[in-house]
Amino acid sequence: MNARIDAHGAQLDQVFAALADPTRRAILTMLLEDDMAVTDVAEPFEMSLAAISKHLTILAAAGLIAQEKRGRVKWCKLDPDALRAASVWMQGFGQFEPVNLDAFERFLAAELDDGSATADAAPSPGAEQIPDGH
Amino acid sequence: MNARIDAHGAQLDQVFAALADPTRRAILTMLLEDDMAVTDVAEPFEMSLAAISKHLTILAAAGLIAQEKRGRVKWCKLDPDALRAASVWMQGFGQFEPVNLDAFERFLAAELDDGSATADAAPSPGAEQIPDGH
DNA sequence: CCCATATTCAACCAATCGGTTGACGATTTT
DNA sequence: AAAATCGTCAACCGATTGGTTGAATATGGG
Repeated sequence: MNARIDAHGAQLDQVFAALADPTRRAILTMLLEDDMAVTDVAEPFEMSLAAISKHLTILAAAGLIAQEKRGRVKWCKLDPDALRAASVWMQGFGQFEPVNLDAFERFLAAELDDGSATADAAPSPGAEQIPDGH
Repeated sequence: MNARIDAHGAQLDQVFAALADPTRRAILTMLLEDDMAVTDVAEPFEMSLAAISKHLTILAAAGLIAQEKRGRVKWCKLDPDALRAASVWMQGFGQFEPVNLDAFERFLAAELDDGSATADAAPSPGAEQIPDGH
């Protein structure tokens, strides 16, 4: 009877828990620019491929990304629906200014607000910045 | 050098991790209606006062609530600034419709979107369907 | 067919989490 | 002064998390 309720809450659990890790937020930021294969997602990080694979599984379980296997490579793409659900929940606590950003400002905001994408999660050698686009 | 950046990322870590627990989300929903003392926050839940006290400490560390001790009672009030920061981060992933709600609709949204709000948090309506432990 | 590439699986580890209980200090109340 | 109330602290517990390694399972290319 409260299965529906539990499911609903559990989904928020997963989304927020997924977002609570700086590596996973950095991955999302990377996917904001482009769909990527698992190996490419892992490349800028200092941890093992298996660890990144686990992170991607968690992001997919939360509904934050979608994964599609084409050939031997598994492509990861952002799936903002779950983020929207969490965002709506938050907005219940006060209308935050809509923060109307165009595409580029959006990217900048993500880069700055989750500084960890550069500092925490990227390889120390300052080699490749995560979102190497700009 | 990356102290600022780390602080920023760490703050998001704390906010999202705090939101990842249904008990803590339920507490926030309760505080949306009224400031409350620790004992009153704990009353609808099936867990110990000490456990609720820990949850409140986590919420306060994340900046999601503020606590003020008056006499022997410690009052807890919602502090939406940290939520706003997290919300802004999320909006970097796509403009979600601003969801312009008035106060009552806001409460309803919180209740529905986090289905657990009905079961977990709705303090008054007699129902004691608090998340039974586990 | 053989080899390299892409990804996951399985077992393990230390650290953290969410909860309990019982004792405790601080403040009201009687 | 004594007793009750408010809230935290400290120690403990099992479960989960985030990471590691090494082997296994596709799939693709020469």
